[in-house]
Amino acid sequence: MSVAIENFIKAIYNNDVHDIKNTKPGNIAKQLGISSAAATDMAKKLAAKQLIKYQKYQELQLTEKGMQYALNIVRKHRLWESFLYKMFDMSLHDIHREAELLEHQTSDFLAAQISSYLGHPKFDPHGDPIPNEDGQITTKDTSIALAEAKEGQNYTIARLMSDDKDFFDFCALNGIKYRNTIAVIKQFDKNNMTQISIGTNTIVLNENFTKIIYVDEN
Amino acid sequence: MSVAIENFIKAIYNNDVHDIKNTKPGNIAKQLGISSAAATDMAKKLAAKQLIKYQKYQELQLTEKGMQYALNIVRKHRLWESFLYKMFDMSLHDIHREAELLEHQTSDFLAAQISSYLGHPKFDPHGDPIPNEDGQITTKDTSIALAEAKEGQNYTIARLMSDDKDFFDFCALNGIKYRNTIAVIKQFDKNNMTQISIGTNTIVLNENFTKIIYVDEN
DNA sequence: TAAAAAATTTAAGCATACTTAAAAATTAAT
DNA sequence: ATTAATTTTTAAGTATGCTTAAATTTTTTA
Repeated sequence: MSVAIENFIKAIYNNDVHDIKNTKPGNIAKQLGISSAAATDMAKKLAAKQLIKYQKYQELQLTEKGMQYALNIVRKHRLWESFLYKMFDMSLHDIHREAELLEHQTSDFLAAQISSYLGHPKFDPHGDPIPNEDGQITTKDTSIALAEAKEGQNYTIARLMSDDKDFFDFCALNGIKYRNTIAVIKQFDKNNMTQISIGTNTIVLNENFTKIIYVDEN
Repeated sequence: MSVAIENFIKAIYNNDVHDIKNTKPGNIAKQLGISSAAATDMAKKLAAKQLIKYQKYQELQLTEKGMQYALNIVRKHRLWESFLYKMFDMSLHDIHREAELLEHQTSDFLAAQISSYLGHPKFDPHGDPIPNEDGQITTKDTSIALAEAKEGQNYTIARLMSDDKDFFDFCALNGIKYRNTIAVIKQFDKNNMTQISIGTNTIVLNENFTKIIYVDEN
């Protein structure tokens, strides 16, 4: 399994799991920084390997086999993020960038060592679930997007669903961090904005942020 | 810099530094598990990039630029070995195998974090020197091959110059470990064998081992 | 030192993973 | 419901890093 294939499968997985769910070659291509033609090519190859289902002009779908591969890579990615975050002075963006590279060169054996050292964590520092060795995921169905939160309620940050450095910088600066507590002051539904307070700070977030910050009710 | 190029340069470096010093394409090819033809091809490419000097039928030589690249990769390799050995329950062979992969996907930034965490070690668990960020190496000219050691003298293991699992297994089983103390009982010069004692044990080693185990006089 | 053996190089070819450009199909808009 | 715009696919081509086989050069040895 080449790095190109691993990244391709992971991209399908991430699109599938996240809200958007556009897994056509063009969208995958955009995310991987390759041409649509290259993505179509790859889709055919992966279909031949039984990793995805491919029909012309349709969405790409992981097979059960493809899903297991994807979960294995995602597991390594999130274990590395958890490990680097714990060991070193690195930001959420830093750990993501390094994990993107290391994940492809990590044996199952090493992944098991890292997982064991960390006490087999179920979530990474973004709040994303870490699949176990069998590809099983602990889901927290209770988490909701901040955009859907109730006014006057306290919440705990459950997930920061992004890879974007600016977003992480903003979060770090404002105390928006996995497991921190916030209070929802007001929902400006017409403008898709949400006012929250963290400690002594009050912040108004737009929908770019409130849709990727997930929270649990306290 | 591709993985193929990094491994090629590293192979030249290792041959150059170690005793053998055969850096012709065929020998590099054998070590990398590729054909001689592929190695000749690669040699031409690296010469065009000014990383090595190449003349038909001659030994390959790293340029100053090539040497810096090699030292950077060797640094990452040995930092990973040191780090994995400290953090996890892994043998010398295990850490080598994992480091061979991770070294190519490690940013200078991450290498600096690992080095800092370890207190900027100068030697890895094999006793091999770890180049610093500028490619500088702390050499210990005092170390000698066990084959050259004096009878009746105590020594400290300074270096285990090998990548071989069987060798490492043997060492682990017999307490031959970086920084451990041994006593040289007898040199059987005619047969190129050396008898040593470690703790309560006595072992006779042949030249396959006594030439790659380096020691410092106590 | 001349023939035999071994190693290196050249040449031709292949798989992977991309590219651009044109053709075909789908989706959106009027 | 057509037309226009967008997207996807096909086709042709490229760079990398390999392969095998044959030609060439070096090294060994007798």
